[in-house]
Amino acid sequence: MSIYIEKNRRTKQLIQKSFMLILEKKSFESITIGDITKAAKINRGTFYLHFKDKYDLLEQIEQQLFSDLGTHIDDLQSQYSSTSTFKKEQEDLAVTLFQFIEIHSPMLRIFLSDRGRAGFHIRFRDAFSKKVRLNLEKNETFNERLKFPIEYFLSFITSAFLGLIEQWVQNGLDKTPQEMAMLYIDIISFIQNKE
Amino acid sequence: MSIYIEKNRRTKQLIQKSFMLILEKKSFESITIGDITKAAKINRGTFYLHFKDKYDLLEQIEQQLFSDLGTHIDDLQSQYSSTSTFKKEQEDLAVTLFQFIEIHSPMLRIFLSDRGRAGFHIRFRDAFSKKVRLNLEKNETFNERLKFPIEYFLSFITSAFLGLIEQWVQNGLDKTPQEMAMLYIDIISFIQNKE
DNA sequence: CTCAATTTTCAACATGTTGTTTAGTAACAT
DNA sequence: ATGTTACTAAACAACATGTTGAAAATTGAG
Repeated sequence: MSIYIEKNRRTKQLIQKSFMLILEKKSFESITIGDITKAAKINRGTFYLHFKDKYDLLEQIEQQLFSDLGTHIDDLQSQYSSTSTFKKEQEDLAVTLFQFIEIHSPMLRIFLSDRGRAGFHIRFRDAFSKKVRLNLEKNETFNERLKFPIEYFLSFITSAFLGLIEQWVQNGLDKTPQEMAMLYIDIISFIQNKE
Repeated sequence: MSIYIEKNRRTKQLIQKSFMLILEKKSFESITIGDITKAAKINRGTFYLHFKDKYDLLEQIEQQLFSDLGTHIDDLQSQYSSTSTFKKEQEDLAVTLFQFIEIHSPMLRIFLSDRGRAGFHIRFRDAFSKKVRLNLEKNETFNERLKFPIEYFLSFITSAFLGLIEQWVQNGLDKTPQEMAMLYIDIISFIQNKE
């Protein structure tokens, strides 16, 4: 019985492992069940014993990841004392998050870089980022003051914008463009002014 | 001859229009060429006279959108004088961007909300956002000081993080988690301290 | 160890989608 | 009229999907 579960899990993990390997070379959408089972050297039908479909497989892998992230943040928050400052907590959170990313980078590298399709947000960022870069690089003093690579600055700014955009659209455009721009400025100074 | 080109364009636009309509109800991946041509009341073969495949169709629509965004930003930048301040330019850019979003919101609502799949970044943000929210809401003074809806703050912060994460991973983890956390703080104060 | 029950694997099937191709039609230009 | 262009209709092979019934492997009970 124990070996059954072992075998069961082993096959399931084999499928997940093979899937992740293929995902390094092909986009998610272009991967077929056949690709996965061929790589795992099992019958295609066996796949359906473990997963509903390709999307279920991805979902299960992602959920393990998210659950792991939740644990990391919970651990951090349990250490907070009443004397912790906002800024310190922000920094700790940042460290925790980036540490988590580092640990899971093999998997995240694949998920975050899948340009197969669906990567609309990536292409949107690229298009927007290119424009902002041109604007910034004309500014002489800008590059001198910069303590960090410009691509990080661009990723930060364009993603933050995209986040606000997504929320705005999701809220059914509950604000005017001017209000949104003000919101953007306010959030920046809010973050900065917290001591 | 002129009417021929009319016919051609009309069919192509009809396909694009039908596609966008279907996209409001079904996810991109689940839409078949047959769905589109059936809705457009044209032969399936005709689709292939205008587009290579489903992805080509999406790409062409997106490219029109991005090209339009580029024009908007170009227009703005041509108005900059040597006396413009960084902060003013930032604000103008924000206004221009959000105005653009407003104009194209019907299309963007669909693109940005397609959870069909590929929406990994969305699910990642949700998972991370949930944790940050819990942490923030424990802070009494936080909610009082807030001039804007918390969901916007969360979208901003989590997206900005995600942007840095994507860049970091893309750069092959060229920094330590601590450096990344510092980078995050530095960018915030850099933006804020620009006058 | 043996064997029946259970679990896992597999080959084959029906179904549906894709992209291509062929032949034919209709509208227009020269 | 003749040729060109844009589309239609139907058929095609190639391939992917999810299911099923039979076979094989693994297990615990006797």
